[in-house]
Amino acid sequence: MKNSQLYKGSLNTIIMKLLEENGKMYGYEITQKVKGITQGELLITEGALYPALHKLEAEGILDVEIEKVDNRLRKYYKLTEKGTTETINRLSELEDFIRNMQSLVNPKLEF
Amino acid sequence: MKNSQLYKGSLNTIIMKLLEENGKMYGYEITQKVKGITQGELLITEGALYPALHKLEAEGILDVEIEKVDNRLRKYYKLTEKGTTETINRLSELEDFIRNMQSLVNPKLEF
DNA sequence: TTTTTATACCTAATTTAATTATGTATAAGG
DNA sequence: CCTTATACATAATTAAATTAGGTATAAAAA
Repeated sequence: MKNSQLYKGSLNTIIMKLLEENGKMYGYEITQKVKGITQGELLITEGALYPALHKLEAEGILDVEIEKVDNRLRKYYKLTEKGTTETINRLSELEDFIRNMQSLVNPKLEF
Repeated sequence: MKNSQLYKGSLNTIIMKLLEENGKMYGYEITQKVKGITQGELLITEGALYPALHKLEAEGILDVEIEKVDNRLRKYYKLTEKGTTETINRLSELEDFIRNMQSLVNPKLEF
């Protein structure tokens, strides 16, 4: 993750947002999408991604659907109804977080 | 921390930025300052703050200076020269991080 | 006057997200 | 043929933060 601690804690939010937007995605696709959007700055490691997907599935946030494409396995994930609701909360928290961090580093905006 | 995972990994950056701005601060003062700036949304726990300050001091990022005010102990921390340089890097990383997160959640800005 | 709240520091045990380092397997490209 | 890309996975370790304590003085409230 570009050697920055800051991304810690943001992986679930990223996964959920991408799924909200794209309907369904598989693990490898998520890593490539994130790499593309951030111009190679954020590289999701597999050791972080797959356990995160499994946990979100266990929590009822995601549903999984296995497909075989070109004789290769793909596990497509999509948000459950609960996951969709939860995503809205997460994105709201992200907005608050970004706003708070900007207040902290950009004192011109202090109240 | 307002029950949001997102702040994980941002504590050092927050401490360093506040010290860059205010010259010197003591632990309790940092918690109150953050609380004020974020309107109570971000509450730094002591169990996170004090170990973080000690670690930054051990790494040569911070210098400490003990004062006694009203018969109560205060440990004032300030950035070392190395710490000041490091703070510039951290703030740059924070900007990148925020930009990347906004790209991820705000697809209108995708390249 | 006693109790609570605020100020001010601290640490130890536990949790948990992520890194690092593996492993398996197929398809495509040089 | 060998490397890179695609596609999944886990196990050991690291490290930041939470939770839950602890000490002590000063001020405010009951």
